[in-house]
Amino acid sequence: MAAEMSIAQASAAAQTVATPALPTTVSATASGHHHHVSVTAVNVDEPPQRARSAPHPAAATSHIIHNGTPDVLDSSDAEVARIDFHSVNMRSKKKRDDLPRPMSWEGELSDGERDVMCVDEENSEPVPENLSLPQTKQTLSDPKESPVLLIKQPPIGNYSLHSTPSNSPVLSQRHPVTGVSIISHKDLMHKSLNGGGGGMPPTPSPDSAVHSAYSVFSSPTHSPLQQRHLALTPSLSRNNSDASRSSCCSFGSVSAVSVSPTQQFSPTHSPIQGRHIHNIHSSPLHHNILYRSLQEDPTIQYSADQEPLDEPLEDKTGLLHSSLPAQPGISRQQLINSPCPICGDKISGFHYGIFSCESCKGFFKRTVQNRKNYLCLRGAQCPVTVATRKKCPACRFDKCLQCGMKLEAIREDRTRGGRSTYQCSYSLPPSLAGQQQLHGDSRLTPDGQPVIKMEPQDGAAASAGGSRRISPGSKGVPLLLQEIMDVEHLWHYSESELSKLSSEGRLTREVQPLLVPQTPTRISSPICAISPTIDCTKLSSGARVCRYSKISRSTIKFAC
DNA sequence: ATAGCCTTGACG
DNA sequence: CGTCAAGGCTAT
Ligand SMILES: [Zn+2]
Ligand SMILES: [Zn+2]
Repeated sequence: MAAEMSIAQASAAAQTVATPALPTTVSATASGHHHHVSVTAVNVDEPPQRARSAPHPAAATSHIIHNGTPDVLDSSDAEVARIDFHSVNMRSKKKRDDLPRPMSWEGELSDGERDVMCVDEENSEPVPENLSLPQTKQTLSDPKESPVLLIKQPPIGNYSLHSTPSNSPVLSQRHPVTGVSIISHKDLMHKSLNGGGGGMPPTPSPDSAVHSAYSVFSSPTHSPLQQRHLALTPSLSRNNSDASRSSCCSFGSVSAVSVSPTQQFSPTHSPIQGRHIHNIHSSPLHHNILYRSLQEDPTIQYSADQEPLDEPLEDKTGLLHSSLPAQPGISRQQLINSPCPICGDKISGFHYGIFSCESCKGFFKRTVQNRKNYLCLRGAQCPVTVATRKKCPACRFDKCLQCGMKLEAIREDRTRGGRSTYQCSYSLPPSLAGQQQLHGDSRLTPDGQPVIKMEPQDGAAASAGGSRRISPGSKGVPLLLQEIMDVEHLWHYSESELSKLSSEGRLTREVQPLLVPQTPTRISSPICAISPTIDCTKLSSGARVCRYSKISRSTIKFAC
């Protein structure tokens, strides 16, 4: 099986991953164009004092898996306002250099009940010919458990693993020429193979597969990029509305995210900002602000007065949603008392941009830090509840993003404490927008101030969890992103399969160019459809792909 | 891998 | 010193 994923499988995978044809949902984001947005207060000229942590590279994702989740809980749909934080952080890890600490937690895998397949991505050619779905995987006829495909990349921030101690992990990982990260971590590899995804899961029919992005072993042929591969999955979801409903946050049409990609961060240049430096320019938008506003600032629209109520919010479906702290009339306390928008568990606080439970916080962190890339092989509509959240990490992660967790909130350097600096803004759902009467945009900063113009979303934002629910083809979807989306699923095909598709005219015009072997060239500008905060590569075709996107031969992989 | 609990550390 | 969010640790 391994050798060739059956077409059926491939197809199935493709569906989960990206179904171009499907109309639905999913979608997209990023764009090629970036608009700068002006942001409210954040400046990055200098990092304000604390070095704000740089967002994790993996943050660039363009993950688009979508889950649908029907029944069960989630529901939050609707009208939730979204908080958007943009990262502006460039925290360089400074202090950590001295202490290389082993990542203990990377530990092995566990096995678990979920069957997962592990694919070693790097092997060279990335997923060359046969996709790499691991052998075990088999048909999905009746996937009962969670079908997940995990692609794992080297974790970030693993100082101990690298050669260059002093450099930031990120930098050290880059390929000298391409700028692509190249380090292979044996450890990780093993893990991913063995445990990590359970490479071969003890259980035979894994509905899920794990992809390891690492490459350790193998492949000599090509430089392994390590990226996080986020799968773009268009979901088969039913209809948009449905889809949106299932996800906690439905901001579908709204352009929620914002972004300000600022150029400031050049990937190349490492900003070493001490955390101790105080720079006032940048005003750190910290969550505190948000809180403040919610809790203390009476002027804010969120009614602080209601706090005393402590009543959880419930939406129509009977579920509560807490992804947005800012609904009118909603107090922070109420939000906290609401169920985790992702799984329904108890909210433990504000994590990575939203109020979520401890487990989802940890899950999101692990996923991003360890660069795991999960792919749902079952339609990306798995329900995510307290009871089922372990079943399909792909759908869970997708939900995290949908609900507003920000990849940028994950610190690349893993520095602890302090305050995060990613920019954040509120984005109220359309339905609430009117009420809030804020800007046409309906976006607010954490302080409740209207966000200053953000244009169409930028990839980063979008992919970062923002609004990824634009339908493919919709106007708001940036071309590049769209291209990526269109192509992403192709990495599941072998070259021969691709050529067949191509000959059959099944590939869109946009996609084809990307299938041509190209040598990515690194561009210094961090402007990327996926994330403005990271390095990008410019394809000979002119398309830009973040360094987490990988194009190899005729396959394209996203490894964000 | 998960998730609960602990430690950090900027802010106030 | 308290708060809070981000990372670390570790028993399952
Ligand atoms: Zn949760
Ligand atoms: Zn799933």
